Amino acid sequence: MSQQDKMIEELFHNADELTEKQKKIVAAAIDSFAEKGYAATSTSEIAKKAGVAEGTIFRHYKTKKELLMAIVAPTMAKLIAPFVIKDLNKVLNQDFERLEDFLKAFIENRIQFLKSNMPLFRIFIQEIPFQPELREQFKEHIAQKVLERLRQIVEHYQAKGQIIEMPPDTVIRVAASTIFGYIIARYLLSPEEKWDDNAEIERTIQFLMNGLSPEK
Amino acid sequence: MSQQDKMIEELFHNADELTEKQKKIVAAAIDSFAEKGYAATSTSEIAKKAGVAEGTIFRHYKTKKELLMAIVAPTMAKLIAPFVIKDLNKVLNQDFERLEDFLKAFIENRIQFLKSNMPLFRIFIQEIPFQPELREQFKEHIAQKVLERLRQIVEHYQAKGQIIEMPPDTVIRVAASTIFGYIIARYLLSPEEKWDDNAEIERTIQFLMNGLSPEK
DNA sequence: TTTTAAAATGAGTGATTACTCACTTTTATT
DNA sequence: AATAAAAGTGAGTAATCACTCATTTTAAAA
Repeated sequence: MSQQDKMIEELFHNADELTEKQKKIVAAAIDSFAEKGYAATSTSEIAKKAGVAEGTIFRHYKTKKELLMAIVAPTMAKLIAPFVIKDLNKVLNQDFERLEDFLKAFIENRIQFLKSNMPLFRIFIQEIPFQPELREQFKEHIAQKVLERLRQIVEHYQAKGQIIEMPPDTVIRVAASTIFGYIIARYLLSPEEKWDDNAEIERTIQFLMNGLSPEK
Repeated sequence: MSQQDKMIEELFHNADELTEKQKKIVAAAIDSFAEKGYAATSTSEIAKKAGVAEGTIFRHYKTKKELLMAIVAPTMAKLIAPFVIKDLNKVLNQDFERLEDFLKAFIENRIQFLKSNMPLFRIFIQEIPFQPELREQFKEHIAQKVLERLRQIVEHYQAKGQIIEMPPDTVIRVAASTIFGYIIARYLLSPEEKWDDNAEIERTIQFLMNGLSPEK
């Protein structure tokens, strides 16, 4: 079983309940959706790649869209998982006195996750403009829970004088842009280029720290 | 008339050679492609929306993909137009002594352009992962000409001590992330939200300046 | 007014689409 | 071993797809 297959299995926590053929269908769908897009991928193509009959797909997923949702929804949940832990502020107080330490730990953790789930991340950002249901789920979870958490974190470090006085939403926006900008450039735009990842992450954090630290 | 304006007018010029029906086809296609995506839009739908027969589309565009390219290619050219002007460094020396002034003028100019062409920008970023021909064109023009220009600009301001010593490509990446991050958040993710655009652009530039300025 | 070429049409093409269903095979329960 | 339920199958379906082409309409030159 490949690393990717393991990852996929881990991601779908109810993977035990999936049959062998179902796992193959999911893997094939992820592959094709990421490569050609959801709309341009046919169910016959997925069936062929998975080595199953086309009818088998519709035994487990009523529609093609239901298959998409079954794939993307758990990924979204995992992506935002670190924000949903209960006592985030306690963790912050104990382990991350300095903003830089928090940023470093956080960025490296999330990059590691996305690196292992790049096809799923790709599908997610590609399909979110076209799937109202997906957008609904995203807004409900991200906008309400994650943004709220992030605001707390920003205000936490602002109170400690480590982040410039600026509306928390703006701080979140520029920080998120910088981080996702790195991930997208590194793994989607120019994955074939030579990257000194450690140095590049270091510089990205340096830029973020400079940009966010109060002026002297 | 500036060199830039000339460039833009030149790109608009062939619009006169389009038939009335052809213009309606292009408008309908932009509308549908932006809303549902290229693959999920049928030619019959475009014809219906444009009020023409389906055959009329194929009289002017051999294939559906050719219609897409005819729409997106000029947009790409217009987007990068400011970078292609010949004596950019002269302009810089004369008008933009300070990086902040350059950033402000540049960002506001490009935001204005994208604001007026949001559906086209949307189609562009949505389809570039799936259209090798589009990606080819993009890389050929952006990677070679625009990146080269941007490196010159970065090095120009680094030599003047206004940008931190850092690989130019990294500077370009974090700056582009910040700027596109604002545009995407403002016009694609949350266009319905209340935005104090002037203040938000001001803060974005402030963050950029802080992040890029040499440490003291 | 006549001529001519480009523009526009829409019924028709074979291929492909998402999905169904009667049926067979596998697995679990007794 | 018998039975039932679940999993898997693949030929078949109507609808839709991108695209063609013989024909008609439009418009400008001669």
